[in-house]
Amino acid sequence: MIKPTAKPVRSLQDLADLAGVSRATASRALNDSPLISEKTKQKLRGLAEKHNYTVNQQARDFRLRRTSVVSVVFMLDVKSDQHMSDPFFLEMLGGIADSLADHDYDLLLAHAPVPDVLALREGRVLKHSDGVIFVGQGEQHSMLNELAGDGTPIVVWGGPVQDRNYVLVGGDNASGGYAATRHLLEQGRRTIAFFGNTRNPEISARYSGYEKALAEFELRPDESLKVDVPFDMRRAQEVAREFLENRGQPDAVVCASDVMALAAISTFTNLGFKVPEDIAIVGYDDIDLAAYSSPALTTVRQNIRWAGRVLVESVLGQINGDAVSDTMLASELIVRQSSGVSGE
Amino acid sequence: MIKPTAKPVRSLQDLADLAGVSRATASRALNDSPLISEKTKQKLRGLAEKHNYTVNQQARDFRLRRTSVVSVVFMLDVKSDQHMSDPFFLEMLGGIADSLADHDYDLLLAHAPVPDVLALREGRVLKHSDGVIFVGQGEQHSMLNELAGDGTPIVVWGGPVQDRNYVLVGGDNASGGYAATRHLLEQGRRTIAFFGNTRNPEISARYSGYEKALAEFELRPDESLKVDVPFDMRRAQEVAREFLENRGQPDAVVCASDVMALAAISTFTNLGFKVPEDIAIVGYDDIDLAAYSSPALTTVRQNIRWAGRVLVESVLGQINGDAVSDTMLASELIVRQSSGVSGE
DNA sequence: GAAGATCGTGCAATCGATTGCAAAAGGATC
DNA sequence: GATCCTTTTGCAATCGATTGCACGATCTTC
Repeated sequence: MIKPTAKPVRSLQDLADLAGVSRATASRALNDSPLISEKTKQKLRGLAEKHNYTVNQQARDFRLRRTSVVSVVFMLDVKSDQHMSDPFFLEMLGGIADSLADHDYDLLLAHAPVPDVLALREGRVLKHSDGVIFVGQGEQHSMLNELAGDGTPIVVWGGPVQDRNYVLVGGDNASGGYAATRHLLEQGRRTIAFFGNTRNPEISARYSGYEKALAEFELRPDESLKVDVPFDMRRAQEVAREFLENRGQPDAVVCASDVMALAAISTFTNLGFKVPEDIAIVGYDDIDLAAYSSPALTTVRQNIRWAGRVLVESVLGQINGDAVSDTMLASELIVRQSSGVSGE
Repeated sequence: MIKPTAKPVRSLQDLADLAGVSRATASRALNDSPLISEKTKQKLRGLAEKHNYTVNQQARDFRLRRTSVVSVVFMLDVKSDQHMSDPFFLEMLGGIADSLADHDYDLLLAHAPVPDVLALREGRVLKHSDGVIFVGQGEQHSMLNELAGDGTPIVVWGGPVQDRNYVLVGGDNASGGYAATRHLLEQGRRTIAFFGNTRNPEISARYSGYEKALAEFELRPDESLKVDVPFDMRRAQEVAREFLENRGQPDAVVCASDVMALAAISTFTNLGFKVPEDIAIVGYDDIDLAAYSSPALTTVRQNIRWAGRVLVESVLGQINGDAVSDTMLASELIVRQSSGVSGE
């Protein structure tokens, strides 16, 4: 038996012709429609397999008026116009990417236009995707609120804010800030600075935890110890240096991120202080580099990869029309070194 | 004059109706076709603007049989199944993302299936995109070769290999490895280890630079000083420790990445060695964290963001049918500390 | 004023799928 | 064998754009 010249099977029509059925039947068979007999399904599946045919997802999505794409937008620090460089982002991204892949969604990556996320309305990010995940709120909470009103499902990784009408997923920042501060207090530290921009809701929540811990030791927060340190390492160092040179010396610092903490450590060390003996530092995020730096950094861990999954479940839930609620993930203090005043 | 109830303008047809022309004319006008009179174009553009209409990119791409998407695939370390965690990736990704956005392409993110990139053939990555950028070759060079034969334009960030039929963009790894090693030699170091997996083409090229520098000082590479250290920080530390404990002590190490270098530094420090006094270390990549770590890391810089742009130009060039050639980007030694034997 | 050239526009097919509705095929019952 | 029910399949419209080809309008030119 001579094998007929194999005509490539490109479309459903080709496959249907081969099977001797109509396009409609072929479509239904491959989608496992109950309208189609088991026999026909078997046959079509077999042929599809044999000729290495898979539906054209693009045509399918077009017809179904969807994209099978979820955008991920990273919020950048307003002032720095810094390109995302915190390893925290990468880990989050990895979690999101894997999770989306599990659900057969594609990931479209973007970073937020620095001054105004509303500009996204005009762009690919919103138009080419079924939903959007924002990582961080930056200082643009109200604009996120507006975007949420547009109809595209969005979910935001961030901290608590008032009058919010988007779905929020975030770590338990208050507990994290509390645990970090409490840890330092228990080591005997009393002049504890806080590094981070509290206009950022996540950081603000951490700061409230910081205040709570201080209160338990009957200390009241000192405004001069609250320092608006940016996420960007270079500028974090500058601010840290300026702080130490001009505004007195704390015996400990709670930092809003590990990168910030590492910046602080190197600055302080360069200025001749010993870390942690003179100044103890606690970070936030537990990035790999922090774990293995020396001195190893005590920090607050959030399960970032899991967070990625939760974010994905949340957008996809919204896309499917489910009711979706906020999620708060636990955070956990990771103690990596003694921060005791006396040498341990 | 009463404004008529605004019927939303969703499709070209709607717009055409509004203008009193046909769909075809509307399409041509918006695409600035020479077939259409200036007057008509003006009118349609005006209406489009006024009614906030933009073409449905999805339908357009579908019709034009393209996707306006470029996939970016990160190669993972075979053994570690490590999720990308090197900040180097993030920077590269940022460069690629911005550059793609400039060209109105979307970025689909994926990581390579660990054992076998050929599996991508079946998946979204190849089917949903007009081209693919691979970051790193891992140990899968030959499979990349196969993929390149499939017709989808691909470009790879990596190092030189023989019998290559894909477009390659990469740093000048040989020079980088040479400069790093030479620097150590000039500081008086003589027992210089090399950390990195030389089955990776980039690292292999760096190693050849290392050999060249040694040769100039009439040293010959000692196999026992060539250590297969993974990119993953945790495991890098284990390997570094094992090396130092069992295989003698070098007075310097050339590392294949900054993360590896930082891992080495912390390991060595923990083991009681002084860096750089006892063991000097040079990294590769110049990630932010390396610049600001203490001791600040001497390293080899590649202009990653620019690399991102070059990669993008390269795929897009191929997509447009241009002839595209390989590119090698300069690398530059960044000296951040004295690595002199004497305390300098 | 008619023939011919030029310019602008519209008709309709096409990309590859999904799906409501109608029609055909197959079975059961009397 | 006719009738009625299921079960299975096919027809044709649809999603929103692009584009080859043909047609109608306008302008020259004799």
